[in-house]
Amino acid sequence: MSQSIEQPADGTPGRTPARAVPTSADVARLAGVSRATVSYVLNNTSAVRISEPTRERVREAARELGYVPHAAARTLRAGHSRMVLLPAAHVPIGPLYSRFFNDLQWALRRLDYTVVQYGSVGLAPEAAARAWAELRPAAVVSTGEVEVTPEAVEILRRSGVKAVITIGTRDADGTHSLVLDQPGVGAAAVEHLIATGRRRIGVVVPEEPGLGMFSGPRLEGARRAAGAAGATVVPLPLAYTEESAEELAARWPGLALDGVFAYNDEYAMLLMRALQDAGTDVPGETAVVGADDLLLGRLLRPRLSTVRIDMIGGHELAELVDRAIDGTAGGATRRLLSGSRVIRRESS
Amino acid sequence: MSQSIEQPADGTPGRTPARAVPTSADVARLAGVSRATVSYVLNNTSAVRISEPTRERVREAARELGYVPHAAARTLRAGHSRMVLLPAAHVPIGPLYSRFFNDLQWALRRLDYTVVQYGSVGLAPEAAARAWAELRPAAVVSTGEVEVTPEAVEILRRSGVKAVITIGTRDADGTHSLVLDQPGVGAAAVEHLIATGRRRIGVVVPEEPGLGMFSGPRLEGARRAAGAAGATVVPLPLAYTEESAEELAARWPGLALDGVFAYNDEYAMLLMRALQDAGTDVPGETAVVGADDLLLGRLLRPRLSTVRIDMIGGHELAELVDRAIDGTAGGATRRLLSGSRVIRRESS
DNA sequence: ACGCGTCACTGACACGTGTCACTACCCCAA
DNA sequence: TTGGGGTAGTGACACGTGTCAGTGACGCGT
Repeated sequence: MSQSIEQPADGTPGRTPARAVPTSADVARLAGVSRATVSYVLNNTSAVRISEPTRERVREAARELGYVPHAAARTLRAGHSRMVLLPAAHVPIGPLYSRFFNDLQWALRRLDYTVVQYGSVGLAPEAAARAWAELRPAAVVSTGEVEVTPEAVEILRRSGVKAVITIGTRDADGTHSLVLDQPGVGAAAVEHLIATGRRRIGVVVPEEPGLGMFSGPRLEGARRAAGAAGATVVPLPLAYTEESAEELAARWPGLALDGVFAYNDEYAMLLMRALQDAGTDVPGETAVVGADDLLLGRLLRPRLSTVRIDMIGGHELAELVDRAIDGTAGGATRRLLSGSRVIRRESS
Repeated sequence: MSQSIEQPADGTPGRTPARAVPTSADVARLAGVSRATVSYVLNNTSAVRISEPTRERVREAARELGYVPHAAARTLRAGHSRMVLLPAAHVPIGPLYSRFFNDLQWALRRLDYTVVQYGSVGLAPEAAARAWAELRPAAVVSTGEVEVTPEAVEILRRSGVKAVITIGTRDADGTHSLVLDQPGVGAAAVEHLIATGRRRIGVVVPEEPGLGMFSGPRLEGARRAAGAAGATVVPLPLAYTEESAEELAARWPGLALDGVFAYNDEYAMLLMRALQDAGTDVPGETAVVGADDLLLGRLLRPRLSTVRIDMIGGHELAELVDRAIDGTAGGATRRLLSGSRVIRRESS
């Protein structure tokens, strides 16, 4: 039973079985050099001098065997990896995030890091942190899907993670925090509505789970902006379905709202269409403002006004990650990303 | 110089420095047992009997030290990982893929696999395969972003990857291929248009790079369906911008088309709006059909007809991955996923 | 003949884990 | 006392890599 070695029924005993994965030792044997030499050659180590003919022999042997280094062994030996862990979001992600992610990935690859998007759906913060820590990444960049508690940060730190970066609605202790100014988004929208003469303003709050992290602060910002101007804000729960939108539109006259900020261009489009079908004039009776500046928002009539949000660029973030890893970025950092501005089209 | 050990200037010499990452040896020391025992306890190995008090001591020690196992060391020792590699797409992806990805991830986690999304933007197939192989994953599930050549498969195989699964427009040699019937999508749309009396049919082909993999076969399917019925197909290049759509709409009358299949609901919406603005009646003069059945497609007037595509479920795929890894799924497999059906709304 | 320096390379260790073979101990029957 | 068998655990090896210290060969000046 114990000899269940995978041995292809190969009749030629002279040939190497070679079904095992080739290692640097195999390369060394084939090239007739030591394993150390192989390592030096394949890593282009500059401190050691190896003659050019030998280098070529080693490279040729590696090519012939189809040698691929073993990342785990490398990580083990080095004591750390060059992996940047990106806990994956499970919310449907828009083109904004998609572009951001690609830029980040590209820029980090340029800095010789490997980006790994790692799913940790529905785990507690500490459990998730432990799962991340097992991979001994050099850095963790959390985009706010899983909350990063101080305990989670401690777990990561103890496991050798050099940098923890969070992108979210508020800063997390002990990390480099990029705080998206979500209240600013709500405030910008409401201030715009007030500037165009609206006084009773609805704010759509998505019922979908996972969006609460964004919608809450946006509502709060809207409230503050309205309060400062003596206007009123009414929260409006809405699910991303036609039925929900119709239901809301049906009781619209009773709400007596002259403006609405809809969290998102998608929710805005959904609501605006439902309002029009129910006989409400946009923007005559009610002005509508979305967010994210989607192309599709310009296809409806009236064209949708929107709040454009300034996200940090992937390249910029990649540099922050790099500096945070080699320690030149200081301990914990907080940086506010604010730059929301309203793009007025026809719906407001 | 060589004693640059990271030593916090801690005045109390009795305490352990403990700045190093704790290993199972540390846990063993603290619990007063051997390292082997620690391994047995923490992995709940059933073949070895360890007394309950000892188990508890070990667990307590691990908790106190905040011990987290080192995945790389584990992988190295085991010779393989339980990692499923998912080369990341760089095209903006819709809610369909997003949902699929979450399901897959969830189901694989349930089977004790770790899903890792790994970016390999703009690499040659073999270079990408080598990069994947370094991680020694148990399986690679390619969603068609990077072409999987036979050479790439060979590289992966030699590095110990147990299963290679491709999801794309055509099957790749030596892999388990899930072939999405893209021609079927185009055919379904065109057959529907012909059934409603259209004869000269445009097919929108996105100019965005990275979509060619899908748009080509869809166009081909449209051609075949039209040819079978004696109708005509005209390819229409279109970029995802308002300008491009306006430009196309302006020369619409000259094209004399009475129907159009627009690759996608998004392109369909863009085009339909441009057509209406240019004075073309939809569906009176020209019928429009999209694909993917987006909610937003129902917001335009007329409501957008669309082709709904049956994607494989995440759970189902997870099971295939599992069987492919332990070899019970056979060698190479080809499976056609066909199930496109038209949902007729008002635009056709 | 000797010392010194450079060149080109190698031997050996460490990283953290899982697991197999083995042992020390105790109990009970012969 | 011996032998056998079960319990509770341990010692040691292997996995694949990077790197430090060391080693033999050779050239050169005295």
